[in-house]
Parts: sequence; C-alpha cells; structure tokens
Amino acid sequence: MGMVDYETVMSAAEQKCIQGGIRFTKRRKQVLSVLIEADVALSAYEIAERCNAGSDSNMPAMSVYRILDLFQEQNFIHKLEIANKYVCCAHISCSHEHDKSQFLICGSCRHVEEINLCEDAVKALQTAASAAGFSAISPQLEIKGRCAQCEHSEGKAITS
Amino acid sequence: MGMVDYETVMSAAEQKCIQGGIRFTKRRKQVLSVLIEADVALSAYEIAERCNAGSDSNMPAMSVYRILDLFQEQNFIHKLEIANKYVCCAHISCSHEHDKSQFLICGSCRHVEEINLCEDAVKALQTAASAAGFSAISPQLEIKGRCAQCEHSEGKAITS
DNA sequence: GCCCTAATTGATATATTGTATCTATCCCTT
DNA sequence: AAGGGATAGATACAATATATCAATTAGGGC
Repeated sequence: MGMVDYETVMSAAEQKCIQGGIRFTKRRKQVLSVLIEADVALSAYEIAERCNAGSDSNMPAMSVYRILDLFQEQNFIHKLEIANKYVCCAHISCSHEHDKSQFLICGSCRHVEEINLCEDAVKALQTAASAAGFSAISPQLEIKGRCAQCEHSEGKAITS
Repeated sequence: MGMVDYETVMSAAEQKCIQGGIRFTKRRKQVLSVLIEADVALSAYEIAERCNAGSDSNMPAMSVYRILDLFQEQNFIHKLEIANKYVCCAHISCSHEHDKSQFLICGSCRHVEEINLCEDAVKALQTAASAAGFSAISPQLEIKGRCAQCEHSEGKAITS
C-alpha cells in the first residue's frame, strides 16, 4: 500500500486478532506483510511466491487461500473481483467502521487506490440501479482506469 | 437477454459480420443464440454446455473462447470481469455507436442489466478518480447489487 | 507441567477458468 | 479446380480456486 506505516498496520491487525480470539500466526503475518508492502493487487499464488522469495519457508498456495478468507472476514483485506487479486485494506488501523470499499484499479500497471466516493456519486449509482429494478448495490465498487504515472509514461489503451 | 427480439439481433449480427468481412458460421450462431436466450451471464464452459445440450453437436470450450474473443472485438458481447462471465450486448441491433457499457449484476441470481448512467454520475466518478490521481476511467463499469426478484424471494446478503 | 481440545497448518486431489500451439478443414477468389 | 486465408479441431498446459483429511500446534483447565 506504500503510504501506510508497516508497524502500525501490523500491530493493529494483531490487536484485532486478539480481540477476535484469533491467532496472529507466523503464516498470517507473512501474508499480511506481503500485502502491506505491495502497491499493486496480488493473486494468491503471487502472494505465496513473495512469501517464499529468499527464505527457507515454504508457503503453500492453499494456506494463502485460507488466510485470505480469514482476512476478508476480518476486513483486513479486500478481494478485487475484476482482477482475481487481493489488496490490503487501507483502513486496518482506523478505529471506526468502514462499510464501503471502493477501488480504482489501473488497467496498465494494476496499481490500486482505495477511495471514498462522495455521497452524491453513490446516490446517483443507487438511483440508476433502482430505475433498473435493483433494490440495492454492493458496498464494494471496482472501477478500472489509468493512473497518472501510466498516462505519462505510455500511450497504450486501457485494457477494459 | 429476454427483452430483445431474437431474430432482430441475429440478423443484425449477421449483417455486421458481412460488413466486417467475417463469416457468421454455425458455431458462431450457436454461441450467440445461447447468449441471446440467456438472461444471466454465462461462463465460457456454461455456453459450451448449453450449445451441446440436447444436440449431437460437440462444441469444445476452446472454440467458445475463440468465438467470445471475436464477439468482443465486434462489440456483440461484453465480458463481465467481476464474474468471469459473458453477456450479449443490449445494443447489437442499434445503429448508433455505444462507447460505454455499464452493468448491474445481481449477486444472488446473476441476472444482468445493461444500464446507462446519467452524465452527472459518470462525472462524479471521474472527479473522484482524478482526485486519486487517475486520469481516466474505463468505459466499462460493473456494479454488483441485488435485483428486485431476489430481494422479494430471499433474505440473503449480497455476495460482494 | 500435562493433557485435552480446538485452531491451525500440511498435503493431496480435483474443479474451474483461460491460453498456447499445431493441424485439419472450409470456403472464397481467381 | 487450385491456392490461400479464415475457421475449427485437438491437445496440452497454465492460472485460479475449492474440498478433504491428516498432522501439528497452541491455549486452558487440572
């Protein structure tokens, strides 16, 4: 995630695990570390690779999937369904609740930003959904786009 | 897609193929038929199954993928990336261009509606993206939600 | 400290989704 | 009818994900 402080997030996660009666094991620390330090979304197998890079530990992909499931329940991470990849939640160390998760995903470099849409934008989406016969929209919204860095460095089209 | 007229769509697709120098073969007709008649998004393998259901033809999944690629290039169909499934474009038989594709996807029954967001909503999304350092957003937007029918029949949460 | 239990991890198999590649066939043009 | 490009068949394999059962670890009561 780049911006966030590693230690702050790790200790916040540990606290929340303790409060939830869940162990913050070595395996789980490895997975969360990788996601905190990545600034792009990673697949489960990419996470396993990074856990194993330059270390004697052997993190099986199956363990990664289990830990990712747990972390999703704990709201430590989000799964980006348009990419089948996972990102650290930008708000692990916040004390208040976050009921919405909205993402911008760069179609070129896969960089991800977790954003907060203004109420008006959300209302406009909900209104459009209602007009089409949908009673509610998911609190998770994923929008593909192009980040400023890719805009400047390349001329390729967005892979929509 | 339910609402659309089967023959109208099929003949429009055939016309566009002819104009593009592309053959509208038996295989391609089978795939498009299945997608026109489905009111939910289908995976490539589900499309193959439906092509083969109660028929002597043997549609291999690999052929489905090839045809889906072609149909995406021709804007006959859209791939929903949050579901890894495919839907018929609601506008095959329209004469004007459609540069945007915006979808509501029911998290329970997978019913899909292709919608048109108002300009204000799109602008709000673009503004939020700009604020987060994204210069452009993809013309394809996928929003999960819950359709009215599922809202009435069940109490389950949206699988976000 | 020791044992019991539950949580966690290991290990294996398999399902699902998608890509790569090479060959065979079809059909249009000449 | 023949040549050549488009289309389809066939096979292999990569990437993503789930299911299941056994082994191990770590806390909590005694």
